[in-house]
Amino acid sequence: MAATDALGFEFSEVARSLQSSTTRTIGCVVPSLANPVFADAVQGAQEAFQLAGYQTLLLCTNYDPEFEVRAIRTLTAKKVDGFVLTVSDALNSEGLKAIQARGLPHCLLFNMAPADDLSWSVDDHSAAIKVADAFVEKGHTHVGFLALKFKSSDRARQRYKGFVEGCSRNGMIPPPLLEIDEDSQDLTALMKAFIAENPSITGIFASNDFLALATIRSARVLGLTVPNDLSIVGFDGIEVGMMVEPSLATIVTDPKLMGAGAARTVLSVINGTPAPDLPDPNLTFSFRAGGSLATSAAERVDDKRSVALSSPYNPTQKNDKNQQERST
Amino acid sequence: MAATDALGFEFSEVARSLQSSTTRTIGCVVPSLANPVFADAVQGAQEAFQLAGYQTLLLCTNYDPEFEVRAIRTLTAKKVDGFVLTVSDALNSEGLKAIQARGLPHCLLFNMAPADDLSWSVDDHSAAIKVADAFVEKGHTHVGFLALKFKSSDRARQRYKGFVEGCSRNGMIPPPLLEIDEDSQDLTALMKAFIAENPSITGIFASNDFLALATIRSARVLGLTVPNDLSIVGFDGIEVGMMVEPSLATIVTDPKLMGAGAARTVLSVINGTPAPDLPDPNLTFSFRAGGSLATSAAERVDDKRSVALSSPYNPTQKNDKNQQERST
DNA sequence: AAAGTTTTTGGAAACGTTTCCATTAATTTA
DNA sequence: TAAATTAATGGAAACGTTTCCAAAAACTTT
Repeated sequence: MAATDALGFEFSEVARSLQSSTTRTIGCVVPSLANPVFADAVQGAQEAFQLAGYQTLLLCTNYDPEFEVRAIRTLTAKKVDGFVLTVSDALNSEGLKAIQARGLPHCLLFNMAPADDLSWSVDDHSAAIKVADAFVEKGHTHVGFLALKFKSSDRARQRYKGFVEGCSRNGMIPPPLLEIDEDSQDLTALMKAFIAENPSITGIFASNDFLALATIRSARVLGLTVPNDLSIVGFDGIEVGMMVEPSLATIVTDPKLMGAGAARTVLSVINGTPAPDLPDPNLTFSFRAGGSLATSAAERVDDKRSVALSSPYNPTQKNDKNQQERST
Repeated sequence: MAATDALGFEFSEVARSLQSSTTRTIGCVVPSLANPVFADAVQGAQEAFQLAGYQTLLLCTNYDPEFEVRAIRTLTAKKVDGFVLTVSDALNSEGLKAIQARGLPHCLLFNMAPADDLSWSVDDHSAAIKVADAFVEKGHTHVGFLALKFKSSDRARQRYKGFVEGCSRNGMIPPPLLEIDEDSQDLTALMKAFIAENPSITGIFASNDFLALATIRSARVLGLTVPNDLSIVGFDGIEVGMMVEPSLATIVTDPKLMGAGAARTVLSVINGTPAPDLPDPNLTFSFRAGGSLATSAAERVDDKRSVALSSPYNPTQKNDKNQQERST
C-alpha cells in the first residue's frame, strides 16, 4: 500500500469489476436534464449513490422510447449494479421488461409502478384531482388542459386522466385538451385557436410549470390578463414560480427528494437490506396557491359566459372579496 | 450472433474494457445539477458523447474542492477514456494536475484554461466588463457585486475581477462586494446591511440569475423598487429571466452548447482527430437588456439618495413616483 | 530443542473478452 | 486427382484483479 501510494498506482476498477462481478455503478435513465425536475432528481440520486460509494452512469433518452431501450441495453452490457429510471411508459417499456426479466435491481422514478415494482413517484392522478378542486373552489366550471410531449410521458397522461376525473367529480365540463409539440414558439397561435374552440374556458391547467409560464406569456400576447381573464395552474413547483408576477399557482413536488429516495431504494435492493418506506402518495405533492389562479372570470361577471353554456343555477351571485383581491 | 440474439445474451462491456483498455465512458465532473447552467451543459455533453457511442459517468462535487479530487480519482480508477470538468479553481486543482500528469484526454468547461489546456468557457472577465459598461450607459456611478460561493468558484472570482476593472475603466467607484453563503434565507438582512454600508449604490450585479431574482425579491421586501430604486443585472441568461416582471437584464450564455463543445473536444483528443475550434471568447456571451436595469435612480432624481448620505445639497427632495410604487 | 501453531509468501485459477497462431477443413487451381 | 490456396475452427495468452490453497517461514508451547 505504501508502494502504491509512492508510485501513484491505482487499482483498476474495471479489472476489479470483472473479477467481482460488481461495478459499483448505477444506471440512471431520465428523459432530459433540461427539465429542472429531472436535473434535481438526478442530483438527489447522485448524492445518495455517492454517499454509498456508487457512481452514476447517466443516460438521457430525449423522450424517445426507442432510445430508451437502447440506453437500457447499453447499461446492462456495462453491468451496472442497478437502475433508477424514468421511462416513457412504465406499463409498456421494453427496456423495463428486460430489466425485470433479468431480475436486476431497479427503482422507477416519477413513473407509477406497475405490478409489484418499486417506484418513487408523484401521485399525478391525485394531484391533478386537487387542481380540479382548486379550480372549482374559485368558481371555475370549464377549464382546459395543456400538455407537452403527451405521448412520450405517462406522467402527463396520468395528470390528464386525474384532471378529467377531478372535473367530472366536481360536475365541471370535461376539460378540452391542447397537446403541443416540442417547439412552443407557436404556442400563442395554438392557444388562440384553442380558446376560439372553447370560448367558455376560464382557466388552463398546464402539465408543467415551464409550460404554465409560457402560457401566461402567450395569454398576455393575446390580450388576456392572468388571472382576470384566464387562470393558470402549473405542475412541479419550480422555484421561479414564486418570483414571477403574478406568482404561479401550482402543484409543488420535491424532485431531489424523489431521486434520493429512489436511489436509497435501489441500494437496499442491492444490499438486501430493508427498503426505505416508499413515499406516502399524499405527501409527494402539495397545492400551492398563487396569483395566477383567481375567481372565475365567468362567475365574476355574472357567470355570463359559462351560464350561456351550462348551468343556470345562480347567475347573479357575486363575491366581493375576490373582486377586491383582483384589483390589487 | 443469431444465437446470442436468440438467447438474449449480451457481451460484457467490462470484460471488453479490460482487454481493450478502453471503456467508452467519459467522466463528467460538475459542481451541481441544481444549477440549470450545469444541468444544461451536462445535457449537451451527454448528447454529444452518446452520439459518438460514449456514455457519461457523472460526478457532482457540491462545490467542494476536496470532493473534487476524490471524484477525479474515482474516475481515473474506473478508467474513463476522458474527462469533461468544471473545477473550483483551474489553476490549483489537485485533480486536474493528476489528469494532466497522466496525460489523460480532457477538456475544461466554464473554467478558463491554464497554460495550454483545452477549455470551453464563457469569458467571464469580458462579460463582467460589459456589465459595467451597461451600468454606466444608464448613468450609474456606484454599483455593488453580489456573489455566492465565491471561494469555490473561480468563475465568480473572474466576474468580480472583470467587474472591478470595468468599473475602473469607466471611472466608477470600485464596486463593494457582498459575498453570501449557501443559505440565502437571510439575503434580505444581508442586503439591508450592505445597502446601509454603501448607501450610494444604485445597482447590483449578481453573479448568477438565480441570485439576481432573489435579490429583486429581497429588494422588494426592503421596500425598494426595481429598477427605480435599485437596478439589478444577472448572469447566465436563464429562460425565466424573460418571464419575470421586470424582465432581468443579464449576460446570456449557452451552457448546452458549451457542454457539447467540450464533449466534442475531448472526443477529438481521444481519437486524434482535429479538435473543433474553441469558441470565440466574444461569442460565448451577450448582454441582454431588461427591465431590471434602468437609468440610475441617483441621476434620475438629481442624485437624491447619494446626496442625502454623502453630500448635503438637497436633503428634502422627494420622488413621489417611487414613493408610491414602494407602497404597492 | 522438538513439536506444535500461527503467520507470511507464492502461485494457480477465474472473471469474459479479443487477438493471434496453428491446425484442420473446404475450396480452387493446375 | 494432386497440389495450392483460402476459409473455418480451436486453443492459448493476455488484460488486472481477487480468492483460494499449499508451502515455507516465523513464532509458541511443552
